[in-house]
Amino acid sequence: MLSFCGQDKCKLDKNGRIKFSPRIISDFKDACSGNVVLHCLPEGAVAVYPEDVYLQMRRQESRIAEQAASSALFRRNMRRFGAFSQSEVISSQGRITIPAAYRDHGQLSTDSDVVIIGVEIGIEIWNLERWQQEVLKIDEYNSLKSEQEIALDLRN
Amino acid sequence: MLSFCGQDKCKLDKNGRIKFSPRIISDFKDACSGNVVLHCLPEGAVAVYPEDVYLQMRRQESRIAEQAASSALFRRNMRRFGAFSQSEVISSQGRITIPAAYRDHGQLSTDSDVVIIGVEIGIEIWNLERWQQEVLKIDEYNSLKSEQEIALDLRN
DNA sequence: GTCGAAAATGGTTTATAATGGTATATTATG
DNA sequence: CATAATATACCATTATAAACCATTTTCGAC
Repeated sequence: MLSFCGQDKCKLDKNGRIKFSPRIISDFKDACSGNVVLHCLPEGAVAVYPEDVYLQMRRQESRIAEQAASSALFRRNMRRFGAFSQSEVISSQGRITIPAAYRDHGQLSTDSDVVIIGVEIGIEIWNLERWQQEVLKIDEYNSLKSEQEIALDLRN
Repeated sequence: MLSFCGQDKCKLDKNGRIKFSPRIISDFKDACSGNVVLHCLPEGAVAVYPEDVYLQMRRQESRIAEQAASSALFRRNMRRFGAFSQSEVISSQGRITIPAAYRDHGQLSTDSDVVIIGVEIGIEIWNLERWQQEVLKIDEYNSLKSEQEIALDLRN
Protein backbone atom coordinates (compact mmCIF):
# COMPACT_ATOMS: atom_id res chain seq x y z
CA MET A 1 0.00 0.00 0.00
CA LEU A 2 1.47 3.31 -1.08
CA SER A 3 1.89 6.08 1.49
CA PHE A 4 1.30 9.76 0.95
CA CYS A 5 -0.28 9.39 -2.44
CA GLY A 6 -3.32 10.65 -4.29
CA GLN A 7 -5.30 13.86 -4.03
CA ASP A 8 -8.04 15.13 -1.75
CA LYS A 9 -10.11 18.24 -2.06
CA CYS A 10 -11.14 19.78 1.24
CA LYS A 11 -11.77 23.00 3.07
CA LEU A 12 -10.04 25.10 5.65
CA ASP A 13 -12.45 25.83 8.47
CA LYS A 14 -13.20 29.30 9.80
CA ASN A 15 -10.26 29.07 12.18
CA GLY A 16 -7.71 28.09 9.56
CA ARG A 17 -7.65 24.44 10.45
CA ILE A 18 -7.61 21.54 8.05
CA LYS A 19 -8.98 18.06 8.54
CA PHE A 20 -7.08 15.29 6.79
CA SER A 21 -8.68 12.29 5.15
CA PRO A 22 -8.46 8.99 7.02
CA ARG A 23 -5.85 7.74 4.58
CA ILE A 24 -3.53 10.68 5.25
CA ILE A 25 -4.11 10.51 8.98
CA SER A 26 -3.06 6.89 9.12
CA ASP A 27 -0.03 7.55 6.92
CA PHE A 28 1.14 10.20 9.37
CA LYS A 29 0.32 8.05 12.36
CA ASP A 30 2.46 5.26 10.92
CA ALA A 31 5.30 7.52 9.86
CA CYS A 32 5.67 9.78 12.87
CA SER A 33 2.77 9.37 15.31
CA GLY A 34 1.41 12.65 14.05
CA ASN A 35 4.53 14.73 14.73
CA VAL A 36 4.92 16.73 11.56
CA VAL A 37 6.69 19.80 10.23
CA LEU A 38 4.92 22.44 8.18
CA HIS A 39 7.16 24.00 5.57
CA CYS A 40 6.46 26.75 3.05
CA LEU A 41 7.69 25.78 -0.41
CA PRO A 42 9.06 28.24 -2.98
CA GLU A 43 6.34 26.94 -5.34
CA GLY A 44 3.74 28.61 -3.16
CA ALA A 45 2.32 25.62 -1.33
CA VAL A 46 2.63 24.45 2.26
CA ALA A 47 4.23 21.05 2.71
CA VAL A 48 3.65 18.73 5.66
CA TYR A 49 6.41 16.23 6.30
CA PRO A 50 6.96 13.67 9.04
CA GLU A 51 9.47 15.16 11.42
CA ASP A 52 12.30 12.78 10.58
CA VAL A 53 11.82 13.36 6.86
CA TYR A 54 12.28 17.05 7.47
CA LEU A 55 15.37 16.43 9.57
CA GLN A 56 16.84 14.40 6.73
CA MET A 57 16.13 17.28 4.38
CA ARG A 58 17.97 19.61 6.70
CA ARG A 59 20.85 17.32 7.53
CA GLN A 60 23.67 19.79 7.64
CA GLU A 61 27.32 19.65 7.03
CA SER A 62 29.44 20.29 10.09
CA ARG A 63 30.66 23.64 11.38
CA ILE A 64 27.32 25.33 10.91
CA ALA A 65 28.15 28.17 13.24
CA GLU A 66 31.38 28.96 11.44
CA GLN A 67 29.64 29.00 8.09
CA ALA A 68 26.92 31.20 9.47
CA ALA A 69 29.58 33.63 10.60
CA SER A 70 31.24 33.85 7.20
CA SER A 71 28.52 33.44 4.58
CA ALA A 72 25.57 35.72 3.96
CA LEU A 73 24.07 33.21 1.58
CA PHE A 74 24.30 30.50 4.19
CA ARG A 75 22.65 32.74 6.74
CA ARG A 76 19.86 33.54 4.33
CA ASN A 77 19.25 29.86 3.70
CA MET A 78 19.06 29.11 7.39
CA ARG A 79 16.71 32.02 7.81
CA ARG A 80 14.46 30.70 5.08
CA PHE A 81 14.17 27.24 6.53
CA GLY A 82 13.92 28.58 10.04
CA ALA A 83 11.16 31.06 9.38
CA PHE A 84 9.18 28.87 7.06
CA SER A 85 9.23 25.62 8.98
CA GLN A 86 7.28 24.83 12.11
CA SER A 87 6.40 21.76 14.14
CA GLU A 88 2.79 20.72 14.59
CA VAL A 89 0.96 17.72 16.00
CA ILE A 90 -2.04 16.23 14.27
CA SER A 91 -4.90 16.39 16.76
CA SER A 92 -6.97 13.45 17.93
CA GLN A 93 -9.59 14.47 15.42
CA GLY A 94 -7.10 14.47 12.56
CA ARG A 95 -6.76 18.23 12.26
CA ILE A 96 -3.89 20.71 12.19
CA THR A 97 -3.92 24.48 12.39
CA ILE A 98 -2.08 26.32 9.65
CA PRO A 99 -0.42 29.45 11.10
CA ALA A 100 -1.66 32.70 9.56
CA ALA A 101 1.68 33.54 7.95
CA TYR A 102 1.79 30.11 6.29
CA ARG A 103 -1.77 30.47 5.06
CA ASP A 104 -0.78 33.74 3.43
CA HIS A 105 2.20 32.10 1.79
CA GLY A 106 0.05 29.38 0.27
CA GLN A 107 -2.95 31.60 -0.46
CA LEU A 108 -4.96 29.32 1.77
CA SER A 109 -7.62 31.62 3.06
CA THR A 110 -9.99 30.71 5.82
CA ASP A 111 -13.12 28.92 4.63
CA SER A 112 -11.69 28.25 1.15
CA ASP A 113 -11.15 25.14 -0.98
CA VAL A 114 -7.72 23.61 -0.90
CA VAL A 115 -6.17 20.51 -2.39
CA ILE A 116 -4.08 17.96 -0.52
CA ILE A 117 -1.44 16.40 -2.75
CA GLY A 118 0.51 13.28 -1.83
CA VAL A 119 4.19 13.63 -2.71
CA GLU A 120 5.43 10.21 -1.57
CA ILE A 121 7.48 11.52 1.36
CA GLY A 122 4.70 13.72 2.74
CA ILE A 123 1.91 15.94 1.49
CA GLU A 124 1.46 19.41 0.11
CA ILE A 125 -1.45 21.78 0.69
CA TRP A 126 -2.28 23.84 -2.38
CA ASN A 127 -4.63 26.65 -3.20
CA LEU A 128 -7.05 25.16 -5.76
CA GLU A 129 -6.27 27.54 -8.62
CA ARG A 130 -2.54 27.32 -8.06
CA TRP A 131 -2.72 23.55 -8.15
CA GLN A 132 -4.58 23.63 -11.45
CA GLN A 133 -1.81 25.83 -12.83
CA GLU A 134 0.79 23.39 -11.58
CA VAL A 135 -1.03 20.48 -13.26
CA LEU A 136 -1.03 22.40 -16.55
CA LYS A 137 2.72 22.85 -16.23
CA ILE A 138 3.21 19.17 -15.50
CA ASP A 139 1.06 18.20 -18.50
CA GLU A 140 2.85 20.60 -20.78
CA TYR A 141 6.22 19.20 -19.78
CA ASN A 142 5.03 15.64 -20.29
CA SER A 143 3.60 16.15 -23.74
CA LEU A 144 6.75 17.89 -24.90
CA LYS A 145 8.76 14.96 -23.61
CA SER A 146 6.51 12.45 -25.40
CA GLU A 147 6.63 14.25 -28.72
CA GLN A 148 10.36 14.46 -28.46
CA GLU A 149 10.70 10.77 -27.76
CA ILE A 150 8.51 9.72 -30.68
CA ALA A 151 10.19 12.13 -33.08
CA LEU A 152 13.57 10.75 -32.09
CA ASP A 153 12.41 7.19 -32.63
CA LEU A 154 11.13 7.91 -36.12
CA ARG A 155 14.36 9.65 -37.07
CA ASN A 156 16.41 6.49 -36.48
CA MET B 1 -2.72 -18.32 -20.82
CA LEU B 2 -2.00 -14.67 -21.43
CA SER B 3 -2.59 -12.17 -18.64
CA PHE B 4 -3.84 -8.63 -18.96
CA CYS B 5 -4.73 -8.86 -22.62
CA GLY B 6 -7.66 -7.93 -24.83
CA GLN B 7 -10.28 -5.23 -24.64
CA ASP B 8 -13.56 -4.81 -22.78
CA LYS B 9 -16.17 -2.15 -23.14
CA CYS B 10 -18.00 -1.29 -19.97
CA LYS B 11 -19.58 1.49 -17.97
CA LEU B 12 -18.74 3.52 -14.93
CA ASP B 13 -21.65 3.46 -12.49
CA LYS B 14 -23.24 6.54 -10.98
CA ASN B 15 -20.68 6.57 -8.18
CA GLY B 16 -17.65 6.41 -10.44
CA ARG B 17 -16.99 2.73 -9.92
CA ILE B 18 -15.98 0.22 -12.51
CA LYS B 19 -16.65 -3.51 -12.56
CA PHE B 20 -13.99 -5.62 -14.19
CA SER B 21 -14.66 -8.65 -16.35
CA PRO B 22 -14.04 -12.06 -14.78
CA ARG B 23 -10.88 -12.45 -16.82
CA ILE B 24 -9.37 -9.22 -15.50
CA ILE B 25 -10.46 -9.97 -11.96
CA SER B 26 -8.70 -13.31 -11.97
CA ASP B 27 -5.57 -11.80 -13.53
CA PHE B 28 -5.37 -9.30 -10.68
CA LYS B 29 -6.16 -11.94 -8.11
CA ASP B 30 -3.28 -14.04 -9.36
CA ALA B 31 -0.85 -11.16 -9.70
CA CYS B 32 -1.44 -9.25 -6.48
CA SER B 33 -4.52 -10.52 -4.61
CA GLY B 34 -6.35 -7.45 -5.84
CA ASN B 35 -3.89 -4.89 -4.43
CA VAL B 36 -3.45 -2.48 -7.29
CA VAL B 37 -2.22 1.02 -7.98
CA LEU B 38 -4.17 3.47 -10.11
CA HIS B 39 -1.91 5.76 -12.09
CA CYS B 40 -2.82 8.63 -14.40
CA LEU B 41 -0.89 8.43 -17.66
CA PRO B 42 0.26 11.47 -19.65
CA GLU B 43 -1.63 10.02 -22.62
CA GLY B 44 -4.85 10.75 -20.78
CA ALA B 45 -5.84 7.31 -19.57
CA VAL B 46 -5.86 5.74 -16.11
CA ALA B 47 -3.67 2.68 -15.69
CA VAL B 48 -4.20 -0.07 -13.14
CA TYR B 49 -1.08 -2.03 -12.20
CA PRO B 50 -0.40 -4.71 -9.63
CA GLU B 51 1.30 -2.98 -6.74
CA ASP B 52 4.71 -4.56 -7.22
CA VAL B 53 4.69 -3.67 -10.91
CA TYR B 54 4.18 -0.04 -9.97
CA LEU B 55 6.92 -0.17 -7.34
CA GLN B 56 9.33 -1.50 -9.95
CA MET B 57 8.39 1.35 -12.26
CA ARG B 58 8.96 3.80 -9.47
CA ARG B 59 12.15 2.51 -7.90
CA GLN B 60 13.95 5.48 -6.48
CA GLU B 61 17.44 6.73 -6.20
CA SER B 62 18.72 7.38 -2.67
CA ARG B 63 18.74 10.50 -0.53
CA ILE B 64 15.26 11.45 -1.64
CA ALA B 65 14.59 13.90 1.17
CA GLU B 66 17.77 15.86 0.57
CA GLN B 67 17.04 16.15 -3.13
CA ALA B 68 13.51 17.28 -2.35
CA ALA B 69 14.94 20.02 -0.15
CA SER B 70 17.22 21.40 -2.83
CA SER B 71 15.57 20.81 -6.22
CA ALA B 72 12.27 22.22 -7.48
CA LEU B 73 12.39 19.86 -10.46
CA PHE B 74 12.74 16.88 -8.18
CA ARG B 75 9.83 18.07 -6.08
CA ARG B 76 7.69 18.42 -9.17
CA ASN B 77 8.48 14.87 -10.16
CA MET B 78 7.53 13.53 -6.73
CA ARG B 79 4.37 15.56 -6.97
CA ARG B 80 3.55 14.10 -10.34
CA PHE B 81 3.87 10.50 -9.21
CA GLY B 82 2.44 11.12 -5.79
CA ALA B 83 -0.62 13.01 -6.93
CA PHE B 84 -1.37 10.76 -9.84
CA SER B 85 -0.88 7.37 -8.21
CA GLN B 86 -3.05 5.79 -5.58
CA SER B 87 -3.51 2.36 -4.01
CA GLU B 88 -6.82 0.58 -4.33
CA VAL B 89 -8.15 -2.86 -3.54
CA ILE B 90 -10.47 -4.67 -5.90
CA SER B 91 -13.63 -5.36 -3.92
CA SER B 92 -15.22 -8.75 -3.38
CA GLN B 93 -17.57 -7.92 -6.20
CA GLY B 94 -14.73 -7.12 -8.60
CA ARG B 95 -15.13 -3.38 -8.49
CA ILE B 96 -12.86 -0.42 -7.86
CA THR B 97 -13.70 3.23 -7.34
CA ILE B 98 -11.92 5.71 -9.57
CA PRO B 99 -11.23 8.88 -7.55
CA ALA B 100 -12.90 11.99 -8.95
CA ALA B 101 -9.63 13.68 -9.88
CA TYR B 102 -8.53 10.60 -11.82
CA ARG B 103 -11.85 10.41 -13.61
CA ASP B 104 -11.34 14.00 -14.70
CA HIS B 105 -7.87 13.21 -15.92
CA GLY B 106 -9.09 10.31 -18.06
CA GLN B 107 -12.35 12.00 -19.09
CA LEU B 108 -14.13 9.08 -17.53
CA SER B 109 -17.39 10.63 -16.52
CA THR B 110 -19.87 8.97 -14.27
CA ASP B 111 -22.36 6.77 -16.11
CA SER B 112 -20.32 6.81 -19.35
CA ASP B 113 -18.81 4.15 -21.64
CA VAL B 114 -15.16 3.35 -21.13
CA VAL B 115 -12.74 0.87 -22.63
CA ILE B 116 -10.51 -1.49 -20.67
CA ILE B 117 -7.28 -2.23 -22.51
CA GLY B 118 -4.91 -5.01 -21.51
CA VAL B 119 -1.29 -3.81 -21.59
CA GLU B 120 0.45 -7.06 -20.58
CA ILE B 121 1.68 -5.77 -17.21
CA GLY B 122 -1.68 -4.37 -16.22
CA ILE B 123 -4.62 -2.59 -17.78
CA GLU B 124 -5.58 0.89 -18.90
CA ILE B 125 -8.97 2.56 -18.66
CA TRP B 126 -9.72 4.82 -21.61
CA ASN B 127 -12.45 7.21 -22.57
CA LEU B 128 -14.05 5.66 -25.67
CA GLU B 129 -13.32 8.52 -28.09
CA ARG B 130 -9.80 8.98 -26.83
CA TRP B 131 -9.13 5.30 -27.34
CA GLN B 132 -10.30 5.49 -30.93
CA GLN B 133 -7.92 8.40 -31.45
CA GLU B 134 -5.11 6.41 -29.90
CA VAL B 135 -5.78 3.50 -32.27
CA LEU B 136 -5.46 5.90 -35.20
CA LYS B 137 -2.14 7.12 -33.83
CA ILE B 138 -0.92 3.57 -33.38
CA ASP B 139 -1.78 2.76 -37.00
CA GLU B 140 -0.15 5.92 -38.26
CA TYR B 141 3.03 5.28 -36.32
CA ASN B 142 3.20 1.67 -37.50
CA SER B 143 2.89 2.48 -41.16
CA LEU B 144 5.55 5.16 -40.87
CA LYS B 145 7.82 2.66 -39.18
CA SER B 146 7.20 0.02 -41.83
CA GLU B 147 7.92 2.37 -44.71
CA GLN B 148 11.07 3.50 -42.97
CA GLU B 149 12.26 -0.03 -42.38
CA ILE B 150 11.76 -1.03 -46.00
CA ALA B 151 13.41 2.14 -47.27
CA LEU B 152 16.39 1.51 -45.03
CA ASP B 153 16.66 -2.07 -46.20
CA LEU B 154 16.67 -1.03 -49.85
CA ARG B 155 19.38 1.52 -49.25
CA ASN B 156 21.84 -1.07 -47.97
C1' DG C 1 -4.09 41.80 39.46
C1' DT C 2 -8.69 41.42 37.49
C1' DC C 3 -11.88 41.57 33.98
C1' DG C 4 -13.43 41.23 29.26
C1' DA C 5 -12.83 40.30 24.41
C1' DA C 6 -11.03 37.56 21.07
C1' DA C 7 -8.93 33.71 19.42
C1' DA C 8 -7.78 28.98 19.66
C1' DT C 9 -9.03 24.40 20.67
C1' DG C 10 -11.83 20.22 21.38
C1' DG C 11 -15.86 17.88 20.56
C1' DT C 12 -20.58 16.87 18.46
C1' DT C 13 -24.09 16.83 14.99
C1' DT C 14 -25.76 16.57 10.45
C1' DA C 15 -25.86 16.43 5.52
C1' DT C 16 -23.60 14.20 1.97
C1' DA C 17 -20.93 10.90 -0.34
C1' DA C 18 -18.92 6.31 -0.51
C1' DT C 19 -19.59 1.53 -0.05
C1' DG C 20 -21.46 -3.16 -0.10
C1' DG C 21 -24.96 -5.94 -1.56
C1' DT C 22 -28.90 -7.47 -4.36
C1' DA C 23 -32.16 -7.61 -8.14
C1' DT C 24 -32.91 -7.13 -12.85
C1' DA C 25 -31.86 -6.72 -17.64
C1' DT C 26 -28.93 -8.01 -21.15
C1' DT C 27 -25.84 -10.74 -23.59
C1' DA C 28 -23.61 -14.95 -24.69
C1' DT C 29 -23.79 -19.92 -25.23
C1' DG C 30 -25.29 -24.61 -25.95
C1' DC D 1 -35.06 -21.31 -28.00
C1' DA D 2 -33.65 -22.22 -23.24
C1' DT D 3 -30.28 -21.56 -19.99
C1' DA D 4 -26.32 -19.61 -17.90
C1' DA D 5 -23.30 -15.91 -17.24
C1' DT D 6 -22.47 -11.32 -16.77
C1' DA D 7 -23.16 -6.28 -16.72
C1' DT D 8 -25.62 -2.64 -14.83
C1' DA D 9 -29.07 -0.34 -12.19
C1' DC D 10 -30.90 0.10 -7.76
C1' DC D 11 -31.19 0.29 -2.76
C1' DA D 12 -29.62 0.11 2.16
C1' DT D 13 -26.06 1.00 5.06
C1' DT D 14 -21.89 3.07 6.55
C1' DA D 15 -18.42 6.44 6.69
C1' DT D 16 -16.91 11.01 6.29
C1' DA D 17 -16.49 16.11 5.64
C1' DA D 18 -17.78 20.19 7.28
C1' DA D 19 -20.52 23.12 9.96
C1' DC D 20 -21.69 24.15 14.46
C1' DC D 21 -21.21 24.81 19.36
C1' DA D 22 -18.96 24.85 23.85
C1' DT D 23 -14.99 25.31 26.49
C1' DT D 24 -10.43 26.90 27.33
C1' DT D 25 -6.67 29.88 26.67
C1' DT D 26 -4.41 34.09 25.47
C1' DC D 27 -3.87 38.80 25.29
C1' DG D 28 -4.81 43.54 26.27
C1' DA D 29 -7.14 47.22 28.84
C1' DC D 30 -8.28 49.11 32.99
